[in-house]
Amino acid sequence: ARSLFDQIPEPTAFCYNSLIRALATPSNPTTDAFLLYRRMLRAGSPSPNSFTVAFALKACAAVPALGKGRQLHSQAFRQGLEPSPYVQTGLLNLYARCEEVALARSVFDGMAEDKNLVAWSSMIGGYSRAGMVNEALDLFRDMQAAGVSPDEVTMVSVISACAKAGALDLGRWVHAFIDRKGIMVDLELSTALIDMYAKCGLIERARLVFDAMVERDTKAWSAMIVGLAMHGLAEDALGLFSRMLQLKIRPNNVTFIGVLSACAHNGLVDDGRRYWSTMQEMGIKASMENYGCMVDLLCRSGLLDEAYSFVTSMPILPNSVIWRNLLVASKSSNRTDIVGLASKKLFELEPQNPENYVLLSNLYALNSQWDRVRYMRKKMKDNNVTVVAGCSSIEINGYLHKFVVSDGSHPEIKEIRVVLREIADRVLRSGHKPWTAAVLHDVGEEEKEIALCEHSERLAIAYGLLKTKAPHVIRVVKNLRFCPDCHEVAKIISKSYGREIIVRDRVRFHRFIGGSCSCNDFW
DNA sequence: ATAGGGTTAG
Repeated sequence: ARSLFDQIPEPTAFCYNSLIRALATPSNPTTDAFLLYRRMLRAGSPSPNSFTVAFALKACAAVPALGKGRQLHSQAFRQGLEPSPYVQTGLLNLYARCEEVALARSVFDGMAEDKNLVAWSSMIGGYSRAGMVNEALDLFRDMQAAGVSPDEVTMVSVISACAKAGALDLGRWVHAFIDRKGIMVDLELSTALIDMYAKCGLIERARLVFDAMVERDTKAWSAMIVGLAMHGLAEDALGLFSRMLQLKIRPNNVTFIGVLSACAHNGLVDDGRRYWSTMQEMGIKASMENYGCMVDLLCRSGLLDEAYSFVTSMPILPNSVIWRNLLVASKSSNRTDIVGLASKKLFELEPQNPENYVLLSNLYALNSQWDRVRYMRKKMKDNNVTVVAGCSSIEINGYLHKFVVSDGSHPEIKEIRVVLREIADRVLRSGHKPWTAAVLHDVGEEEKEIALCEHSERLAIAYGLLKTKAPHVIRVVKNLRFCPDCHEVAKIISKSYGREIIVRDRVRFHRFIGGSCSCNDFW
């Protein structure tokens, strides 16, 4: 198409549009379409029309390229093309894909009263992608109130929002809604359902959805394998992977994230190494995440030296996640040499990322090295870095309650603090390290604050204790990695209150019953 | 003659 286009002496706007449209597919995430659009702005070329802008916006959304999209926005405005509903949905979708929720919303609100299904779906998708689950679900309700019926594309975003939030009750309700309304459960929606059930802890239901599928692509297999890996079901994950290979479905790097993390979570170092070579043999280019899995695999198995040399021999520059992983692991193995190297790299790589400061400061706090903790605090202040807290959430009665560190904004914070105090007492009585209970006990104000860092899940668990009774399972979702200290506290709470607690972090589930934990992480 | 929304990730 491109070469034919180049042969046309004076391409019309239609010629341009056709090529831009062909370039603006999700499978071709480049800005070629945008460059072609720019050519139209030069003298002697036909002027872009609303079709051109709509196609170019789609290309920008596929990349995604926010800056270029914004240029399109202002040019479209100048040329009076903005009122076109297709340009508007293009803009809305671009911002939604870039997680610029406020911008997307302003476009959405500026649209005509009778917004169509695509606009609603796009906006819901934006909220869902940004992790704003309550907003996504509220908009879903608004949409129905406005008399617009959702289709399977809308439902993918709604289900995906539930998956991100770990909102099991909502997810089940939405699935029932899909069945009730007779919405077609196609390949993508099935994949979203598998992901939702897996991330909400119902791996059996995920499997039922997977088994019921008539057609499964790489993403569907990957979602199932990643889900099994999250649940620590390495045997099932690896079994499914070999079935996938038998059926000649080509895995991608995401599939290998599942395979490698299954090995990592179950101490299968040799298998992990074998799958790593398999990946190379299949000609699949390892992504940063794949390298991360290998580092995690080696670290969890205590092979710190091998992990370190693996990191230093990577053909791409290791990112901060990899160094953080190494740092945490070498701290628990008391490898101060690697701790030093890794933290140096981290502060070089990301001097402005509060996570690094909090992480190191927490590691020091774990050993009650308060001087060092204070030093990290000072360094942070000197570098003008402000904490971005970890966030945890719990679903109660179909509403998602979110908590961040020292979060006093919850309407029931007084009652929650009473439960927290009680937890702190029980933790202390169990003989656990005092800093975990520093919330309320005899440490200075500063230490209190520090000790609470990254412990939003304690607020969420406390709220669960407050609002539910056994045998209701307390399910909490944490957006960061669950730390060793939190494991201990969760065990103590579970034993002392006789409650089942499940914490889902970025990569896996931790299930606590009667003071024991189902997962065998190295800590 | 050409239009817009979707899933998996250390």
